[in-house]
Amino acid sequence: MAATTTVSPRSASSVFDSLEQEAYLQLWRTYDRLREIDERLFQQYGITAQQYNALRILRAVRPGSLSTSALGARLVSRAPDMTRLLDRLEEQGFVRRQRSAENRRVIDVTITRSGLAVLDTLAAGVRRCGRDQLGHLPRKTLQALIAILEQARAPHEDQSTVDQWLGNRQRTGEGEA
Amino acid sequence: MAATTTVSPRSASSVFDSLEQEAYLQLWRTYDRLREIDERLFQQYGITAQQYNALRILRAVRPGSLSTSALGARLVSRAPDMTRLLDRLEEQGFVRRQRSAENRRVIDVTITRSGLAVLDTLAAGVRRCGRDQLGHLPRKTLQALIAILEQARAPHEDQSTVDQWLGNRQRTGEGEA
DNA sequence: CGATAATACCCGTTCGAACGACTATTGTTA
DNA sequence: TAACAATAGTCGTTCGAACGGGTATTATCG
Repeated sequence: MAATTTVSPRSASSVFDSLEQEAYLQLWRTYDRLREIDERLFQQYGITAQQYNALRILRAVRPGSLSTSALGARLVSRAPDMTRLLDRLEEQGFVRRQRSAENRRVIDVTITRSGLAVLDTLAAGVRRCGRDQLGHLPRKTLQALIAILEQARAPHEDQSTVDQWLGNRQRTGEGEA
Repeated sequence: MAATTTVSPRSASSVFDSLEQEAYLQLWRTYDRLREIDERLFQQYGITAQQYNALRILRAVRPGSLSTSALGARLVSRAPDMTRLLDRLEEQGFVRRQRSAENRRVIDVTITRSGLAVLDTLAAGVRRCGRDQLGHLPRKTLQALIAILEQARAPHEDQSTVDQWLGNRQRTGEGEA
């Protein structure tokens, strides 16, 4: 069967309604394929990619903490269920939650020693995942991809948080002024 | 607050472990943002994006049918639960299932008149979604994005099905020879 | 100061994703 | 042809995503 089907250099516009739709479906497909790879890694340690990212963000603000909602706003993808995501991380002992002193509505979340340890354990695997996923692309191509993706989602980012999720750069103080 | 934070042209490598990881996270983030848009549309009609795609694929082979697994293989993203995905579509009357005559293990899935109707109803919305999602990018950029994405996932596609999911081009016969 | 609104989080619930065990049917082989 | 393997799909179950309503706390405004 492999030989009979003429490959046809994709006569474009036959399958997709529009170029926009094709790009979106390609994006979806590609994400799905790459996701499979790192989920396999995280699964071995009982966490999800989203949870891993939460830990990564908490490590970046260490030894400070983030409120539940501030953490949620920095996650890669939407998470309408921060409470239970944190429940699971807390059960595993990777984070600690405690009610804020100044504003008792707020819950401050901190990464624990054990959370840092699991990040360390995962570090090598994560690097290897990156290579498995996209290591075959030259740097120029990766940079081009990143640039286009930023363009693509720019209009869909809430301007107030546009740089938030990339913005877990060390803020040494983090006093909420 | 918008004025105080110096935008900083992204000093690279500060936040991400590697360029590969950055590209992947950008991909994830972008997918998540775009997905939000068309899910809002599909939700109004009680279906998911995955279900919509199944219907689209079934329309393409109409009036023929596909086996459950053949349909699953053509979907945009993995679906380890074809049975129940089809359960839901069947409940809504969008597809019909019937056991194949030649091979009684196989279930043939066909789109119904009602399934075609819902695709027609959605057509305008889907086009609008495409524009909302990526209409702000010039064609050249979209094409570049598509090309890079194909490159990106090429090593992760099962070669036997690499063109499958794009391959719902009319196969007039579809006799299983 | 008291009423009202806004904020931050929690939780009940429903649905889909994912995994794996299971059944029925067909193919293979001695 | 009988035993065994491979295939196609179903189903139980667990977990996460998503939505919406509920509660506690703080802010606002007369």
